Order: sequence, then C-alpha cells, then structure tokens
Amino acid sequence: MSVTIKDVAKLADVAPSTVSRVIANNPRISEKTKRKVKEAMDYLGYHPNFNARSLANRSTQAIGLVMPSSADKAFQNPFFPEVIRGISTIAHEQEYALYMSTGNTEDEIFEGVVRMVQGRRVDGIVMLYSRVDDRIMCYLQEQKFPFTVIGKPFKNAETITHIDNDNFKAAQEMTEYLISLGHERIGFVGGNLNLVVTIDRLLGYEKAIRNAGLPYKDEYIVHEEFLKEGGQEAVKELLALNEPPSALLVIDDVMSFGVLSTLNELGVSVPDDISLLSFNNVMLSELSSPSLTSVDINIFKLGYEAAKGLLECIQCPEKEAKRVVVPFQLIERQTCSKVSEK
Amino acid sequence: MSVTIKDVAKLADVAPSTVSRVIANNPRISEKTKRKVKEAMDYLGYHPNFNARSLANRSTQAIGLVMPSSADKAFQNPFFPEVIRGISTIAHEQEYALYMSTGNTEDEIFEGVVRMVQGRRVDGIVMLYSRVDDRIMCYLQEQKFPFTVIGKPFKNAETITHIDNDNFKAAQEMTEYLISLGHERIGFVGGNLNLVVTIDRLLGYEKAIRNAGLPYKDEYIVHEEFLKEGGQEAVKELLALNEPPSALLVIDDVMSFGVLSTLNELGVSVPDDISLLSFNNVMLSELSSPSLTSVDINIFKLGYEAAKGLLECIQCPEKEAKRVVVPFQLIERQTCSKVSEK
DNA sequence: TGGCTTAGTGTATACGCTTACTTAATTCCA
DNA sequence: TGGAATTAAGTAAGCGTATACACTAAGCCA
Repeated sequence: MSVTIKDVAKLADVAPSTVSRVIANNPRISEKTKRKVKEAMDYLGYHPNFNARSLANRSTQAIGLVMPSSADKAFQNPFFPEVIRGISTIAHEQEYALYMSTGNTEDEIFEGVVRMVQGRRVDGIVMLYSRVDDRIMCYLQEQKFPFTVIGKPFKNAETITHIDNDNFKAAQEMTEYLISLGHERIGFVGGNLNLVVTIDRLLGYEKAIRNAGLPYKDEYIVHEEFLKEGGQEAVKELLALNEPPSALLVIDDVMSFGVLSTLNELGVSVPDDISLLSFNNVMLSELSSPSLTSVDINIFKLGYEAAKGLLECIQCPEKEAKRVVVPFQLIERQTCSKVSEK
Repeated sequence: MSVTIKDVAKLADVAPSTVSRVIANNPRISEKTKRKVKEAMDYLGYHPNFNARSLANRSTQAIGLVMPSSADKAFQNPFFPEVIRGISTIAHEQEYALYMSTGNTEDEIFEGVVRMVQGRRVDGIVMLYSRVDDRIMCYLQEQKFPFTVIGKPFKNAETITHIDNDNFKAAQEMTEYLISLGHERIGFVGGNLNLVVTIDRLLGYEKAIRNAGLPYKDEYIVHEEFLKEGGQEAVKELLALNEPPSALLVIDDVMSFGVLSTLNELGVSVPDDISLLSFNNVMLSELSSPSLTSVDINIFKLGYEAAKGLLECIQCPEKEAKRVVVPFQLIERQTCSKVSEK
C-alpha cells in the first residue's frame, strides 16, 4: 500500500535497520550511505508510519489536553483558545501535536483520559484547570503519567508541576484597589466553588476585606458558571439585596459581559452606579461598553509554560516538580470609578 | 510494562485472538467466554494499546484539523473555537478524537499535514477554510485521503464534500439591505483575496451594486487580514477617500471590532455617520457598543456538518461527494441605520 | 457409523518500525 | 604480516493488536 521502510531499503540497497538509523540520524551511519538512503526516501516519497513508530518506540509526539467540561462548552470562553495558543506555540517548536479528547459528562471525559493514557495515545497531558478532588488528576498521579496543571493543584501541589498566577494576591490587591476607590460594599462573583481558582481568589478577597476592617458578608458572595449566563444570574441575586454592592469583583471576563448586559437592561449604570473589576483580560474585554477593567493574567503564557513544563517532565522524568508563577497586571479601562457620594 | 492482550488471555485461559474478538464484540464468541474474558480485563485493568491497534487496523479514530494559519493566530478569531465546538460534538458522538497539527509558516503547516496523512495519524481531515489554489487541498486530493472542507473549494467543488453558506447570496442580500436603507456609497471590507469566502461575498456585493445601478468603485473595496488590526487598517484607507462610504459591509466580526474602535477614535459615530453590517455573528458580537448587526452563518453547524460529512467519507469511501448549504440569518442590532439626510 | 455442518477457539502471521546483537570490512600497530 | 581495535551495516526479535486460516468437538442425517 503506502511506501514503507523496506521499500526504501530495497531501493537504496541497504537493510531496513540502516534506513531506520538514517531517520534517527544515527552517527554510526556513514555520510555516503545517509545520502544514498535519503535520495531513495525522497524518490519514493517516504514518510514513517507514526503508529508503527510509536509502537516500537513507546512515544507518540503528541500531548493531550483536558478541559474542565466538554470542549463544546469550554470553547465558549475565550480563555481556552488563548491557553491553547500558548500550548500550541511550544508544541510546535518541538514538533509535538495536540490531541483533544472529547466528552460531555464528567464520566465521559474521564473515560477519554483513560483511553489517552492507557492507549498510549499521548506522551503527556496538560490539565487546563484545577479542581478540588479531581478524579482525573488522582488517576494521572496513580499512573505516574506525565502531566502538568494550569492552576494550583488542590492537593500535593509540591509534587505536581503547575503553572499559576498568584490568585490569592491578585484578588487581595484588586479588592484593596476597589477599597482605595472608596468602595465598602464589594461583591464577589465567583465561578464554581470546586475550582481552585475560585477558592484562591475568594480567600484573597476575604483577606482584603478583613484587613480593611469591612464586614465580610456572605450575601455578597455569589457563585455561578464561567459563562455569560452565570454573570446574569449573579447580578440578579446581588441587586435583590437590601444594600446591593457598589462594586463587584468578577472572576471572569465572560461573566462580566453577562453582568454588564444585565446591568444595562436594568438601567444600572457602570461605573457610575456600580464598579466592575474583572479577571482574565480576554482579547475582547476592551470591546464591551464600557470596556472592562480587568486583570491580565497572561493566559498565553500560562499555556506556554504548562506545555514547556510538560515536555520537560516527559524528557527528564526524574526532574523535580516545580511551580511557575505567571505575573498579573491590572488593565484599567472604564468599569471602575470612585464610589459616588450620595 | 502495561497490561496487554496476552496477559488477559493467560488469566482468562484463552488465546489472545479470543480476547481480541471479545473486544470487537465478535458474535462468534460464546457469551460464556465473553464474560470470562471481560472479568479478566476488568481485573487487570486492561486497555487496548491504540498504536498497536491502529497499526494492525489501519485506523486511528482521530480526525485532523487544518487551520489557515498557525493555530496561534487563528485562535484569535472566535470563529475557530466555535467551529471546533461543532466538530467536537459529533466527533465525540462517534468516539473520535481531534488532532491538531501545529505550524507557523505555510510550509510548516503543509509539512504537518503530510505527516498526519502519511504517518497515518488520523483517518481524515477537516479543512477549516478554503483558499484559492491551496496546496494542502491538492495534496489531499492526489493522495485520495478523506477530507471535507468548510467553505467552497475553489476547484473541483463537485468532487469534494464541503459545507458552506451561500456566501454569494448572503452578501448580495445584505448589500441590498443596506441599499434599501438608502445607502449608495457602500464599502466592502474583505479578508485576504485568496480566501474563497472573500471572493464569493465580493461577487455578491458587486451583483447587488450593479443590480441597483450604483457605481462599482474599486476604491471602496479593501482587503485586510481577518483580525482586529485588519479592520483598523481598512477604516483608515476608506476614510481617507474624497467621498467616504456611508455604509460598510465587513466580512468578519473581529474585523468589525477593529473598524468600530478606529471609527470611535476618529470621532465617527456608528450608525449615525456610518452604518456597519458584519458577518459571522460571533458569540461576542453583541457585546461591542454599539452592538454589531451581523449575519449569523451558524458556525457551529458548519463544523458539525463538516465533521459529519468526513465521518461518512471515512466509513463509506465510495459515497459521492456532496455539498451542504448552511442557512444564514441577519441579526439586526445597532450598527445599521437609514442613511442620514444631509 | 461415517461424513458433513456449524459453532467456537487457537495458530501464526502481518502491520511498519526500532534496536540489541552479530557479522563483515577496514584500519592500525607491534 | 597477523590480530586487535574500530567502523559500518545486517539479522532478527520484539512492540501489542487484528485476522485469515486451521483445527476441534459436537450435532445431525442418511
């Protein structure tokens, strides 16, 4: 059918093993033979069969990506494309391909990962999220399969290479920023509470609130999904309060978009009536109106470093796990202002 | 190392082939044996090695995605995540995984595809774009490798299964819509001219202009990249004209974002001074201010149908190529208005 | 009872490549 | 000049699975 190593060998009048060595650029092969073999390969249009190679080799030159929910849903948030951009960049540099398993329910996703791992479809995995007591992460650890995590692992963080922002500090500083603008009633709109990023940022928020001697009120804290609809829900809850917040710390730009549109519908003006400080600084966050004041967490770099770390894990398994902290930066736009005096 | 079919065979006291048949759920195996083997598999935690299977099988259960430029750049446009959502949905239904090759230059991307194909890393390919005289597409046709295209192939469209909107008609209708609002100076902001979608829409635009007896002016036609910067460039060119257009047909929402922000900087009001009609209706197009009037081309469905068509190609290679037309729909928002009388 | 089906398993080989081990050819030095 | 050392290439045994073919045992009929 398609041309194999044997065909090349025959044409070049050498043994298949020699051809294999030429491919691997083995120094034991003389330049002359190499040239001869390469000519034969070109002539026949030979390309190694990857499966055969993987089988003999136990390596696939592919890395697997695991998303928190179905790719389906995740891709609604620009975070993921952007993080994949980062991963893709370094994967490309080292000639790795990306492999995405698909699945809707948690079970299906888990099964997909098991297939990736046991089926040796990939050499390693990048987890694009970190969740409390995540089954997949446990599994990968048990199997001693190379993987890295974007975000902070909930357990065993010292033994797992992970890439993260200092979310605690970021949230604390941002809350302090809002306080410095005169806000005293600050709401926190978080994502799912089993995501470590939510927890970290919530703790940072709490720290700042308490440091400032402000009351820490449970009703100011809302958790929704990382989507626009999540933001909409959150607003409704918060505005129904007796004393609604004058500022919101929102954990994700897409949620902020939802918040913004809902506030707009309700005739609440941003930032005059309510200030909004958001996280992620997604590519489109400057496009909303008003444009989002948001914390740039350098998503691209999160992806880049995660993949880089993974490749190191794969290439030197004995190397120690490490933590890479990616810096964040507040991008001031139009959704935050000093508290209005009434 | 990891558990193989032989281990299972030994434990279940059958031949490896029997185990293989159990996996394939071959009817020639008695229920009793199946049960016995399955128990052994569970006990040992057996999972088939995918590479071995692919090798023996000549199938990989993976489909490859080809993007127009590096994933890197492409992912800046929400079109791609969305189209992948569609692909991913059906891929999942049939237990296929997605495989993305990476590459920056055109050569690298081509090489990546060759590796996918010759290396038998995937069973088929979805091309996420259609370009004039595309090398990759030619190659796939030569190799008779299963693939489908999102967009209309420039050549041999009858022999290639492809999924497309009727872009000619869409652009024509949209231009007519602008004309019906009283606009007579309508600019066309297109993407790269070697993309078939650009050509089709440009032709539709031209048709409408001519039908209406309006002058078709070259200087109203601008081509830039499918990114925000592209939109910015376009505006600068068009506004520099003696008689700048009163309405713009923009081929992509992300470009429109660029157009919008630039117009805003220049103090040109949308839609009062200039109307804007855009294509794609990307998830975030309602977020800009003013929100974009845009043609919903049903990106998700484009992806879904493309993958579905591909799987059909793979499963019944003799089946005829077909063309699937995905309907479009104008979503009216805030960027179009009647021409202002002066 | 002998021969013919049929169902259920086993045997052996192929898939295309890598690599440990071997062999052949050459070089070099005493 | 003979033999050790070195270099270059070949031989063959996997890697884990699928499958064509072979085989056995049981059932059936004349």
